[in-house]
Amino acid sequence: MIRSKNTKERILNAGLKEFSFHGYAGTRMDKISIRAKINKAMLFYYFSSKENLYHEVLTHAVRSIIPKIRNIILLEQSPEGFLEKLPEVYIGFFTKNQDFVKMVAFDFVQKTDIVKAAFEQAIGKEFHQGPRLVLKKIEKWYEKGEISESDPLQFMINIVSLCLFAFIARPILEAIFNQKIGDEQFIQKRIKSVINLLKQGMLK
Amino acid sequence: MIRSKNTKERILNAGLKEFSFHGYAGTRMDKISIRAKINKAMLFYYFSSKENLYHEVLTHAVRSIIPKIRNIILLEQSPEGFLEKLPEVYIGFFTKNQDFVKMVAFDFVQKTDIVKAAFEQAIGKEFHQGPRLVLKKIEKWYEKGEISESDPLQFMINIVSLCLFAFIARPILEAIFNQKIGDEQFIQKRIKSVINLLKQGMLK
Amino acid sequence: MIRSKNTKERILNAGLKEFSFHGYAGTRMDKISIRAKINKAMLFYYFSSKENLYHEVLTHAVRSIIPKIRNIILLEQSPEGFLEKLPEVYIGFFTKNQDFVKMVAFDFVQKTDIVKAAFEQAIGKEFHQGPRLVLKKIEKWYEKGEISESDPLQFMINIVSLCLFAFIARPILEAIFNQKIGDEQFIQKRIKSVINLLKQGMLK
Amino acid sequence: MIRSKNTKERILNAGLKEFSFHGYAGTRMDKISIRAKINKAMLFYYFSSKENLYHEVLTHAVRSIIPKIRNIILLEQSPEGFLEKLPEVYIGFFTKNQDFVKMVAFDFVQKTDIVKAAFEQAIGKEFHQGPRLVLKKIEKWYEKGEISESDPLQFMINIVSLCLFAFIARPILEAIFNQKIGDEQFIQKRIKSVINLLKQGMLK
DNA sequence: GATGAATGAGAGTTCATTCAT
DNA sequence: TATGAATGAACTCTCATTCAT
Repeated sequence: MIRSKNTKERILNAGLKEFSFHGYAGTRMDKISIRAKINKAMLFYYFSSKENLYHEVLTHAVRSIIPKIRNIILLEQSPEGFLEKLPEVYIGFFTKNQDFVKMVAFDFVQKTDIVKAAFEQAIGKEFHQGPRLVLKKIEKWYEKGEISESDPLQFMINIVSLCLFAFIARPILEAIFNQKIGDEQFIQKRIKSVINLLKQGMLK
Repeated sequence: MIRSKNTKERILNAGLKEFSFHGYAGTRMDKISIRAKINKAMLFYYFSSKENLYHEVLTHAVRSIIPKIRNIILLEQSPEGFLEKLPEVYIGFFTKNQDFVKMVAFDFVQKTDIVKAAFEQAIGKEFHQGPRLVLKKIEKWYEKGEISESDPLQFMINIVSLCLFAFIARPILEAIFNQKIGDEQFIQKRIKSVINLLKQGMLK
Repeated sequence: MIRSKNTKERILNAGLKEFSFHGYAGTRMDKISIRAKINKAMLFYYFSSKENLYHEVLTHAVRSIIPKIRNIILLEQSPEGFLEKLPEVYIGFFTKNQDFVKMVAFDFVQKTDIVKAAFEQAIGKEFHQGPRLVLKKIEKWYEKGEISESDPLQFMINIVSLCLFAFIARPILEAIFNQKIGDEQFIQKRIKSVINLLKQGMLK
Repeated sequence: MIRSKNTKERILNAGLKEFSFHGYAGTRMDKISIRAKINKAMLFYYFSSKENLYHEVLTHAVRSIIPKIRNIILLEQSPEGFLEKLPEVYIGFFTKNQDFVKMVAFDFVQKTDIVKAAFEQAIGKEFHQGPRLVLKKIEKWYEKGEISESDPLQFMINIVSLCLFAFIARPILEAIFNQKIGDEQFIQKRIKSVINLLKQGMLK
């Protein structure tokens, strides 16, 4: 019993690593089983197919993440608090879950439907309601004259872009600018820079 | 002669499409040949291997792009002009070359070395010098008190993030916010939003 | 367990047959798998590549043969005994292992290094020492005035030529002289003829 | 005109080299055309197929060889002269036409019918009559008490084996005995050794 | 639950051969 | 004659998946 739980967990972890490194198509079931130190047939015993394993890895990861983010997004009522807290939480989370970010970032581009389904399944109705609520909240901030960005979608994209991009594009940025990205020092700088830019740039 | 030039070009175009849609591992030589309407063996006749074809597709694409961007980055002397022109050029370019962006964005994450090599090969010494010069220029702006961001790397990452992210993450954003991204209207809004944010947020 | 051992053995046998009939380049993995009555993929499961399978078939065959020959060559102390026993053993062996002989004979001509490596690996140090010891022994026989051939290398080549050639060139000889070669009767005649020729021609 | 003759000749020469190095299956039309410094399509223009080119290369080679050997075999009337002259001519010839020997030796083992056909076509009726006449001649020598070998086939095989084997098996012998084979010195030694062995061993 | 062996459907690649010029 | 481009069949090898134990 315990052992099997262990096995399943090990597969999910190994799957996350492999899928995030090589994408769906580039991932080999063989490699996953080796990384998980179990027999390849067990992958199919537990997850029945590559596609399904992928799906479950995704769902598993999404499920462990969503709650941490949801609260800040939904509960925070002032734009100032929103712009101050979100970058810290986002960036902190992304740097601690690079595998997950890579995997999602990756496959959202080509396997949109699967990733979307994973999100929907993992967070249920909120998948549709959450964003809508946030957008509405932002809209109200604009109506009240608290922020300068009139389009709530642009408002959100601005935030997410600044928080996420550097950690997805890390290798390319490191290559181009010839500097290390991802160490503690960089992360602190990044958080500060993003908060400054957002607050100075979008608050009234 | 004419025929052959056509063929090679057709392969490169088909390759760009396929690689950008499915990534390296997910791309099938078969599909490329079908898209290019040529015999599969021709792929190997001209490019000798999948890996090499990939490399050449990348180099080909990079080579056609770089010059267009270089000038703005290197020539613009005032931070205001920089922050006004760059987003327009970047976003305009990215939306017109989504395949290329997808392909590069994609593989920079896992095939960093190959992509890096393609860039280096395509733009030569400037690959290293260009970024350095830009960073120095930004540093001087800060020293002169013209901008509020003290770290030139963060300065650049902020710009690139805001311009690029939405177009890489387009499917995920469309799914989450349930809105179309990429049409002319969105693009114009995006450009405005980014310029506003950058100018208001980083100029003094 | 039993099943697998069987399979590997079957592949090696089928490989020996095919390689000896068609040479390395002319052999098809498909045919080997059919002959071995297993799925083609198993060839790669067990041997990972055609080249490696070839190598292992060779090594396997060499390993099973060497010990039988070594003793006679090294232990026999009188030239008379040497020339009497060697042909019988050699010819007897070659006729019973025509596949092996063909394969080795064949590829020693063009794939020398691989065959050489197989021998070296199969018989270890003796690959170098064995021949040297034999040549020295022959040299002493000449010094003692027991044989008429002064060059030990020619001495050995004479023996090997007479024993081996007919069985390598069997098809050509059958075609030219329009006679069957290889049946029991022929073999007995051949052994006698060779022994006679060698003893009468090289003993003093 | 002249040029075409040149081309055809060049193809035949290149073919001989390639076929003798790699065997029929291992030979690439591409490589032949490169070696001959002509366009690959010309191979088919002149010889219509690989098999046919192979056939013609063989015939061409056989045709240039046969006459030189025929005379000695058929004309020599005394066994002593026979055993003295044959090795010299044979070995001399084989060392000067190693490519041909390799090619024939090679493919006689697996492509017997093709090689046989080439011989028959090249030397016509003599292909069957020649050997018969020789065997009869040898039989008579035995009846007259001039030689000790009663079986004429063994008699011939003994000769051919001693003359040919070393040059076919050259790489294997060089590997095993760690000595160079094929230089002028070796050849002279070989001829002497063979003549001695044959005369001492088969003459009465 | 767990394992090693087995399978079948492709994947990339090669190669003799043909076509258009 | 001569060439570079094109073709289709075949080949080696891979990989998700299943079977037997």
